[in-house]
Amino acid sequence: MKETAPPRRLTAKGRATRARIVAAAAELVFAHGVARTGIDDVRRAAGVSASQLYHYFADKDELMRAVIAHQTDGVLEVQRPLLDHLDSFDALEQWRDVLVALQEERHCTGGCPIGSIAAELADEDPEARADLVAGFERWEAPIREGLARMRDRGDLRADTDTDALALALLAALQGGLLLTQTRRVTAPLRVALDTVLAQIRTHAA
Amino acid sequence: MKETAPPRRLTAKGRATRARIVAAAAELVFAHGVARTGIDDVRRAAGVSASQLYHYFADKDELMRAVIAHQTDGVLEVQRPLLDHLDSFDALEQWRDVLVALQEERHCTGGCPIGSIAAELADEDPEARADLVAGFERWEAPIREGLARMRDRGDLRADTDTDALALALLAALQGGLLLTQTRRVTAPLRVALDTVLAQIRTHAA
DNA sequence: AGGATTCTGGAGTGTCAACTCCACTCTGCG
DNA sequence: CGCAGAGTGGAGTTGACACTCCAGAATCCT
Repeated sequence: MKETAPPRRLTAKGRATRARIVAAAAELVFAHGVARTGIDDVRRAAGVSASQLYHYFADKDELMRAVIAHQTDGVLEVQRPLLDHLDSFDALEQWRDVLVALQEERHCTGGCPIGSIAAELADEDPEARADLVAGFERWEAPIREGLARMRDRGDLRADTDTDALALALLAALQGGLLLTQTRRVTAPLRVALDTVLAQIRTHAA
Repeated sequence: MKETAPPRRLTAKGRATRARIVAAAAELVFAHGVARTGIDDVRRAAGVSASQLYHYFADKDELMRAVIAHQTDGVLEVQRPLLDHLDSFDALEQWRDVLVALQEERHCTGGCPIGSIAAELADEDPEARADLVAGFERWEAPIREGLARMRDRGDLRADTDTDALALALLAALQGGLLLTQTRRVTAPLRVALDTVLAQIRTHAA
């Protein structure tokens, strides 16, 4: 539980190795959770030795924080450019379809790359929690802004609380993913998102 | 990872000890998660010796399944009798208030007693997953039935998909709890629930 | 009562995970 | 070219954790 990483000086090779470690760790954490992912598993998967791992990260907590950042980037990357243009009913539906299709592909295993870490670490590691809050915010922002644009443009009534709807959409997504992961069926995710989308529609001008 | 527990014969004292172990384990798991809860912690908290623990449970997995059942009972108990009469807008709002107040009390720490276990075990232990599915179902059923009664009674239009709304409500609850736990603010839970409640209202006859 | 069974205490055992150490090799740069 | 610092390999240490064992006490049942 080191404070913050001293901004180390890294060569190109060093950056590559570090990235390889984080990517391997992220994948394992997504599949098995933080606690069940051993340093040694990461080590093997990344093809590095133990000393290298501790050369780049003070301890497991610090590595996990790097994983959170990596997964946040990943989530945003996958959903981009969709996420940047969530400003029409069409776009919102397309986004929903992509999310559902993604879970379908992975046979409903693995919940949200950020959400499942949040469930595990939010109450345990204050620094991780801060990073998770930041991660969710980076995710929520484009949704919020898309809805705001719809309102400003006149697609939604002027008195629409777009911030609330954006938050509700993110919550529906998280809850839907959890139930989908548990039940191994995409219906919960689809229904949860559809319900909030329907609610957004009731604010159409 | 034993199959199913052989239905052991227990005396009154045995049942009490077993219950004490499960209760202690449930509390620790709720606070720290499955992986971070050691058998020894449970042992100490329950005031029993190691051999007793393994006298009642084949292994940790089996204990965790008992915890899932215990938490399901607990969740239903806390929300009863509210949960059995979720058949009016008033009751739904009261229920929402209780849920929000509960998170407020615990300062937004600890997500859902079932949901957080689900996030950790759904992909890891098939038997636990089955129990979690059953637990969520026991939770969803009264919600579903309450909404169905509202429709049958004519409070909601006849073409209302009450099953979908019930599922959406549960998803909103789960997602709202996760975001509330992460952000340490009750707003996400409240907003998520309110949004689905508003959507239910649009189906008022 | 008394024999079978359940219940309990506590000292072990083996394994595995996180983390350390040190010696060696590469790389950037003046 | 040379050296300081970055990068690497792998054996080793420490502790925690799940689980076992066995002997003795309490309890049940006929």
